Amino acid sequence: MVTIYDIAKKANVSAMTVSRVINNSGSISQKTRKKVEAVIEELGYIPNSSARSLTSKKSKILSLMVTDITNPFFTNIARGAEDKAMQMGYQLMLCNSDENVEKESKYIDMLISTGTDGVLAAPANDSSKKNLQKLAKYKIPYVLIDRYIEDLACDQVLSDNEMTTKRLLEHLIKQGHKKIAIVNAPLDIATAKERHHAYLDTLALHELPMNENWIYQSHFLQDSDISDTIKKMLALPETERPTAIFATSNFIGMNAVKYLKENEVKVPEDIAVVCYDSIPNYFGNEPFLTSAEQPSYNFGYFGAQLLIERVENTAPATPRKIVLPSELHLGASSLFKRK
Amino acid sequence: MVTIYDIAKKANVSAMTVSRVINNSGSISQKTRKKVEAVIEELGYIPNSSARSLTSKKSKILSLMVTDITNPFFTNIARGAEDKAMQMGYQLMLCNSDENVEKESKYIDMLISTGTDGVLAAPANDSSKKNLQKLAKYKIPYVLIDRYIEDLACDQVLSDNEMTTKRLLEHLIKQGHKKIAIVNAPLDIATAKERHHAYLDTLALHELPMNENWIYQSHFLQDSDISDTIKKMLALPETERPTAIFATSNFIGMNAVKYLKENEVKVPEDIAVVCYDSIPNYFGNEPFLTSAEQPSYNFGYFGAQLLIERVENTAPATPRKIVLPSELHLGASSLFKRK
DNA sequence: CTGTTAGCGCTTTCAA
DNA sequence: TTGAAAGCGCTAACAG
Repeated sequence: MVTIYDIAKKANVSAMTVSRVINNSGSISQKTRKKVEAVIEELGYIPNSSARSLTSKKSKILSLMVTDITNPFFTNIARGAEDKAMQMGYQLMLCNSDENVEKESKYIDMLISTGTDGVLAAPANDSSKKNLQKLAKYKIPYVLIDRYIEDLACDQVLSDNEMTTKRLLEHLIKQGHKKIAIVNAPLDIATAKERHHAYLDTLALHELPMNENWIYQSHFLQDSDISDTIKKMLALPETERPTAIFATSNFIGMNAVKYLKENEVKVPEDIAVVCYDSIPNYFGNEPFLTSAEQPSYNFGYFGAQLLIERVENTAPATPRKIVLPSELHLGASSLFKRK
Repeated sequence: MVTIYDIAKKANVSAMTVSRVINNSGSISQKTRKKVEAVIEELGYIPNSSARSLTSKKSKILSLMVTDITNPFFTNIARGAEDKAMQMGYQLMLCNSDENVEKESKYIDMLISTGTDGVLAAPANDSSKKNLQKLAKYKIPYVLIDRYIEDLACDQVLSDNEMTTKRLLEHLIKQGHKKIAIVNAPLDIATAKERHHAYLDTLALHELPMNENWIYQSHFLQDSDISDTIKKMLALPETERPTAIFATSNFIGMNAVKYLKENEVKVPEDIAVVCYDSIPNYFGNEPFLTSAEQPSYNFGYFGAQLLIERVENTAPATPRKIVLPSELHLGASSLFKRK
């Protein structure tokens, strides 16, 4: 392994001079710099990050904590974060919490151990607060993406849950729906809570009936098995049965369609479905499921940007908050006018 | 920051004893161990990985090099690799090469700098050889996934390109196709080359005609724009026009279907399409596109397993090779018998 | 079973 | 503009 001492010896300078050249710090004569750079090139020197971190307390490593990278929403976030990180000379560590605060906690310790410079985190739920506070205790900056947590003074990149929910529901209302159900995740997840409240607010705004039998809880993981939910919904008396479902996530929406079909319920004729978030539309044709597409790549890209500014101390002291709008894509799953 | 010296002082032992407790190395009396562990717990000690790496030359970091994490094939690999890594106490660094050897090279240097313990790599193409040899020069083990490279003595987890290609083509042949085109990626990528040869071999085996106008080259990235390819194909005289397309990747297959439809060609009536690799089937219904589903998660999971064995020196000296079979999913895109 | 010493490769601090 | 010394937190090697 080539060290700065090897370079120093060959270039007839001190190790310190080599360090200055590498880091572009202090002042160096043009001649010395050229000489050192030539030797670095010649010997193919690659700096040792561990040694560097040990003294400088900087690792040039950013970390991304998501609940599951296989959710396309998070996949795109990862890509956006990685692009920005690479562009700014950082590497990206990947962590999957599986919506599990304990697993998340274990990761946080590993990240602290590794000396990550900052963390881009979509926390599992409100109990993740202690994990984030642990980061703060170690003076490691973090940026919340997708899910905020109360009373944490940090930068955030969030979805416009209120507006997007409202638009999805008003689309259903325009189609003539009056009995609208919501299938959501646990309310200790910020996005679930906000979408829940926006659901209630929008129904109230339009003076539509509410019914606790129309409020269902599943979760945000891929295998959100909502067959029981659907069964319960179908078991309601005709007059009480919802004519539309608002799914608060892509997987919930897809599973709703899947289980409705399995139960021989026609979508959208019998029950319409809309969902928050989308899946990539690889085929380029009109997708079936009406959804609100989030600019997921930018959650990662902007998030990494904010984080790096925090890490490099070029950010204002006050926390910043970016709210990203979604784009509605109407599909057959909700395009059926009710009289 | 709490160090082993803080622990040592408080527990009235030497730093070395603390180190031994933490690493479960050497022998320690039950009493000392308990005492030290209590203090570690009390002070909330988290080891400093940089310091550890600097002396031990081990970072407990594995790296994953893929061409693009947003390709579902690689997303699942990442999940599999991360699961295994976490399970064995390693963290995972993510790198997207975008099929670009230069970008890959830049990453390799960063990984060497960070002191990664090993790399799970889907190399960009045959020219990636020099990048991998650089890793070898630094004694960093690597495992090739998905794409092998000649004359590199290393563990590999590969797809059964020959068999899978043969099965896809024989399915088309059974449907009565005699003029089968291939849309592939550059042949300096191992998977492309193997699928190319398997294509020729299978046609020969069945004594079917070959035609250089049926061999097209695109690439494996998501935006494989094959509209020109499709136009060229459609411009062939009726008698020479292929009746089926073998797409060598998921994105090529999807884009083929997309552009055929845009050109008002009926799939499968006018031209049938099958593809190697698949996309996740979230809706649970029969997918349209006939595809060969690879066990992508296991590419990552097994790959990480082999890599860790290599890193921890518990692997046999001779390179190991795992070949994973694919599963055919027949869809409407090829289910039309030709007379 | 436990401790001492030295040093990993680099940067910070101070001095020249 | 350059260099010397010290030390980051930990573990390998040796000693007892």
